[in-house]
Amino acid sequence: MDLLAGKWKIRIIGTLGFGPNYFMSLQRQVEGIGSKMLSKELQELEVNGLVKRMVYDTKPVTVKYELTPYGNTIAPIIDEMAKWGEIHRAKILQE
Amino acid sequence: MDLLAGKWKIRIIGTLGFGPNYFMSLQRQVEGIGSKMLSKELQELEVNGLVKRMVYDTKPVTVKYELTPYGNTIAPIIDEMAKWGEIHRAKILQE
DNA sequence: CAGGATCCTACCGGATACTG
DNA sequence: CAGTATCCGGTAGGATCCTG
Repeated sequence: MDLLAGKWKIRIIGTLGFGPNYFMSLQRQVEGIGSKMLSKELQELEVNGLVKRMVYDTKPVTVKYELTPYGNTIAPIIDEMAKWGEIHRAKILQE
Repeated sequence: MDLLAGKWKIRIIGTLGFGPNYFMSLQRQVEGIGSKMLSKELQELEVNGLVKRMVYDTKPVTVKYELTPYGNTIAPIIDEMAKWGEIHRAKILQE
């Protein structure tokens, strides 16, 4: 699927799978991503209805992201990929 | 996983999931791909041990590709993605 | 038939600086 | 804090032509 393209979407969704999260917190957990990329990826995910964006009128502003029920639909895929990733990693280290 | 990156790998593996296949045949089934891309993607998949390449000494030469047992390991992921893709497609067409 | 060689372009994505 | 703006290089990937 093209909407999972890019270097980060999978990891972002994977992280959001653990629960709602704030922008800064996300950026810390998805190591290596810059604010620009995170922002862009989140927008695309939002447009596709996988992620919900909620702005809180605090100061300074805080924004929380969470998976929509529909977004949770992808969980199985992410899980499979994570599982397979482990196995693959193990295999690599053997050669 | 980065070895599934790129626009085509998933579709190629998906197609090979139905059984071994020849280069030309693959190119026909994976619509839109050019020979350069197909060739490149297949090489990467071969290097990663997901695909086996077999050259037959006919004339003109024929080359058959098939998933390795290890390559079949990804089947669950592909299946999940395919299933989800259908649902998603259905949802898109409703809006 | 299988695929390499070349050329070319869009855009992915990083770094940095700035705003409300 | 949560972004947007700008600049910029690398490369994914398309089109086309060529060979054993």
